[in-house]
Amino acid sequence: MSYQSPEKHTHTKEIIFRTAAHLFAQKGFDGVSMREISEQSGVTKPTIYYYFGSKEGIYEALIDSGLQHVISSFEEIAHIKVSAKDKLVMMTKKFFQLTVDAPDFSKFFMTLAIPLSDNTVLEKFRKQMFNQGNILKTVINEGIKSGEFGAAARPDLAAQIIGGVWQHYAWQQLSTKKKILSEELAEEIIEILFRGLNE
Amino acid sequence: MSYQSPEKHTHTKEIIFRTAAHLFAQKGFDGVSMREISEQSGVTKPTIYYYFGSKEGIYEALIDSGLQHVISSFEEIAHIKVSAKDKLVMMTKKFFQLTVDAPDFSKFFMTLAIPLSDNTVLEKFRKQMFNQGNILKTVINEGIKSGEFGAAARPDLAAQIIGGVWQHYAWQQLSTKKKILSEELAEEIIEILFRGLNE
DNA sequence: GTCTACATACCGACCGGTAAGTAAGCTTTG
DNA sequence: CAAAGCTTACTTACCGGTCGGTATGTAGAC
Repeated sequence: MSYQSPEKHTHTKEIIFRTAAHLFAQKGFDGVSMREISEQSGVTKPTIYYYFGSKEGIYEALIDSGLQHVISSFEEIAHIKVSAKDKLVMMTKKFFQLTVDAPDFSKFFMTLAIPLSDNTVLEKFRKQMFNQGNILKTVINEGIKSGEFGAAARPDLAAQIIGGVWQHYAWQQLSTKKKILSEELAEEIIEILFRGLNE
Repeated sequence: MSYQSPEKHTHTKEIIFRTAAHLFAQKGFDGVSMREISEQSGVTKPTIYYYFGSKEGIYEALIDSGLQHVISSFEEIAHIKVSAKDKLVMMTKKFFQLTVDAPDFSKFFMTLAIPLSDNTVLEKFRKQMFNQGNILKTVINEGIKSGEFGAAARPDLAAQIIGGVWQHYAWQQLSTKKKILSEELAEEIIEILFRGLNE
């Protein structure tokens, strides 16, 4: 996991943070105990409570930190002055890169995406995922306006399909040790979808 | 949940089965306790152990039963004598229909797909998911052989993309109360992917 | 009298969380 | 400038509650 948490943590807090990310990614929220985090991080349990307040507290901290990282990455790309198609390729590459570089965080975020019902913590996350979809939609709309995509292209459908393919490939990557995500694959995928979506 | 478990269960066993499916779908394996299944099904805890042996036992029974149902549905379609493209459309419709009709089971299967590491129970499931991908690949290969798809079409990539889009839409559907999956959507999606994949 | 289909009552282990204390540094005050 | 008090960053030891699982019993069918 090469992901750097954006806020400045003390050393101890950072260790707790990373250990928790790793464990939650492997076993999900309910599959991990505070004892486990404590033992694996070498930090006593009350110390974890001192920094994060509760089990949900760590969870939320991980969500916030990860979201901040991912969203800023995509918005950066959205503002570069290249064609809409190139933006889609760059975003796909970025997404693949994040998945490969920080598999723990990616896996963790995958577990969040599953709509387990009673988890109120996750509303924030869902909203942001929705926003990510909107970034895609904005890029596609841009391409329609500029004539790069045909006027009949359907931004909603396109954003859904692209997001779906991203997620699916991340999934695949996280299930295997072989490296399947690559820059070439990102280009191929967008090429195919571009052809299909661009009526 | 309108899904019928294929084996003949006693009344009591069937109730446990359905209650467990519902709860696991909502909260995942670790989020559900045997007490909860017991109380919500009105069956005492030792009775559950009598029928299913362990918590993992129920889980496995649900996986087996669901897989059997899904796979036979797709294989049925694969053997119908229509064009490859029509098969893809039919499979997509079938997938959407399963998602809408049996959301509990769909959600349950979604939670399985996340590669949480230490769950040995899931190897069987993964293998079968892989087979589902192979059914898609077979259909696409068929289409290439018959000239329906261009010779340059790439069955692996295509199967991945289609499977990914399925999963993504199921996901979307399970997160909302609005009905977003429809036969028209299935046709549109395959139309787009067909154009894109068919060089 | 044996087998099926359950129920009552209990087990030790582990859960999330906390009360109470402390050692080290920093800040205020006589 | 030093003693007193406050704050930060923890630790030891424990809590009531819940976990997955089971030993034992029994009522009815065959």
